[in-house]
Amino acid sequence: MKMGTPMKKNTPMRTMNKSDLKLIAVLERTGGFASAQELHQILRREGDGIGLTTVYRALQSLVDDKIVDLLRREDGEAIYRLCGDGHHHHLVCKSCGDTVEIEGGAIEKWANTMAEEFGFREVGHTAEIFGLCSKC
Amino acid sequence: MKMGTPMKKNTPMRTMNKSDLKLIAVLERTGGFASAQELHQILRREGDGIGLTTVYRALQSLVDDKIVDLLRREDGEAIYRLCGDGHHHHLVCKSCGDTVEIEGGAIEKWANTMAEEFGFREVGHTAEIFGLCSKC
DNA sequence: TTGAAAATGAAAATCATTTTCATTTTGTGA
DNA sequence: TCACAAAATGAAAATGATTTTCATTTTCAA
Repeated sequence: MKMGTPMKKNTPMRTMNKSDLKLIAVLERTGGFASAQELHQILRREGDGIGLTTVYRALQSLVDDKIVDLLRREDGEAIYRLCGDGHHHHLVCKSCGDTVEIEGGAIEKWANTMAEEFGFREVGHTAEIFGLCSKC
Repeated sequence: MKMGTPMKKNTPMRTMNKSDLKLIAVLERTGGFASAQELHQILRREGDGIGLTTVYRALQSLVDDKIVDLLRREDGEAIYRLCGDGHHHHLVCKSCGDTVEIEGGAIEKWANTMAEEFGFREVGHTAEIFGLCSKC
């Protein structure tokens, strides 16, 4: 979600706390998208007494630090997923929620071209495709 | 959330009522995206005593009838626009909020290609670019 | 050890959206 | 024109995710 910018190592990244790590662990284990409420339930079910507020806060900072992606279900609920290293996009099934990570080379070019044309700097972009997967 | 999937062209289209027409009129006039709340305010400001509930209901059926598109702001709020304005995308300034409508031919192709590759049907997509405009 | 800053969570507050339900409007057949 | 059922309407309550508040606990460096 960042592009024309050279990769910077100097960004002072907030230290991760226990809650952040717990959330990352769950996201790693489940591997897909999950809402804050779902993540909270999972942790609770596993005996962790973490509060919903803390889950929201942890997710927020993980998103800020670009460690997790945030997108939206069709009903507007926020769903989170661990970012891979590279910049990518998603193909999401409207029905079962199945997700495929895809490359978006064409998009990167498009975004850069358009941004340049209109004099925009420090541009990022979002692009998701949604539809019905072959199983649904 | 509903899903029956009426993929038929013979679906008799519900007759439009006054509220539907009012909403369409406002959307035509304003020409961009607007949330239900905003649309309601606009109508109110113009002296129309229409209720919020009715606005939501009208928008819902217009979306069902594919007369308006529904997408989501970054905060998850639903925003609506008339279909067939020609599908386009936006270049939004992070700082001042200025927006430019842009063409997205490349995106359409990309979305279709990817969808096909993974066997997705009935696909739609979202794509927005954001950055700092020349003034900011 | 100690005080300040960071983290935490319960409960209340927000806010968009949906549901309920009683009332009004509209359309149609007699 | 009348009567009546179906559709539309909107106020108010309900929902549900997310955020805020605020008092308490933890962490940690000096």
